[in-house]
Amino acid sequence: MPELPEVETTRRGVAPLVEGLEITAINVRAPKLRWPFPVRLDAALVGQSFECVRRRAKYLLFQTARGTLILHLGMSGSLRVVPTSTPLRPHDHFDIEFAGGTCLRLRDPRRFGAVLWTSEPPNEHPLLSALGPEPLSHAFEGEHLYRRSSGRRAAVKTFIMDSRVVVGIGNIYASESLYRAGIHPRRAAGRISKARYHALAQAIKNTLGEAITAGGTTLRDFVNPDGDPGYFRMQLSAYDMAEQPCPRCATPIRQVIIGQRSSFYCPKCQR
DNA sequence: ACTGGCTCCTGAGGGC
DNA sequence: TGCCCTCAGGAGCCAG
Repeated sequence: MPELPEVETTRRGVAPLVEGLEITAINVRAPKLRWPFPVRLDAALVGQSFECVRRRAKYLLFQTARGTLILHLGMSGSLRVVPTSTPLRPHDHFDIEFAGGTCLRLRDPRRFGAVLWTSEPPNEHPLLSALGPEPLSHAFEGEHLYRRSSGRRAAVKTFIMDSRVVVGIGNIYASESLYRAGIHPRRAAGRISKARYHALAQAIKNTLGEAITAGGTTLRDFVNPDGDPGYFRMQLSAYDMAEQPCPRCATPIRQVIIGQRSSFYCPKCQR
């Protein structure tokens, strides 16, 4: 399940292997992922090359001179750069072939991912235009969370997973960050002090930052034709630890559903 | 302006 | 062993 650190790791792994190469062909093997593939994608891309690969939230942005390919990994998507002759595996839905004999191959068993095209600046795309700040940027700190939370009665966990508030915090890192900050995931967002939001923002930055660092070791897998990107599993304290002892106080971690999502917290450490 | 619920899809895991 | 059922999850979308 690609969270922001996995998407960033993917970007870092893929970018140096595709930037500057001439695109020679596009292969689409599924009618749609989350949405239909763009029509005439080959006309837009063939003969072009990717000038750079950037990331906004969990969207990967492959920029050409004509426009930008927007790619989302959904929850089961993964990208590899392999020789074009590499046999297809199930759910290999999409290839971009390059001169030189390699291709960028998207696999996505659950097809929650997306491939889109825009000739406008990508930040003006409807899916990107209303997004909140990047969690690892200076624009994101406790003050921002505190301001945005004013009057909101939704659970703080739901609040920090809202991409209009801050992007890239999925279910795992939401639980984990709230655990680190000692905040109960069900607490109403509007009833948390500024000081505690500062702690939460720092916890989010630390958690995501550490995960990206941990992911660095998987970068080489992007050139291994047989390997999977193998999404790294950093040390988690709360997520998926139901009934396990809290690392801080040994109270059993509790699992509850918040906003249709499994959530994990320590009933003693988190208030 | 918010909030909560629904939806897409398939693999994994539990129960029998 | 094998089948069936349930659940998980990112995030857009819609209704209240």
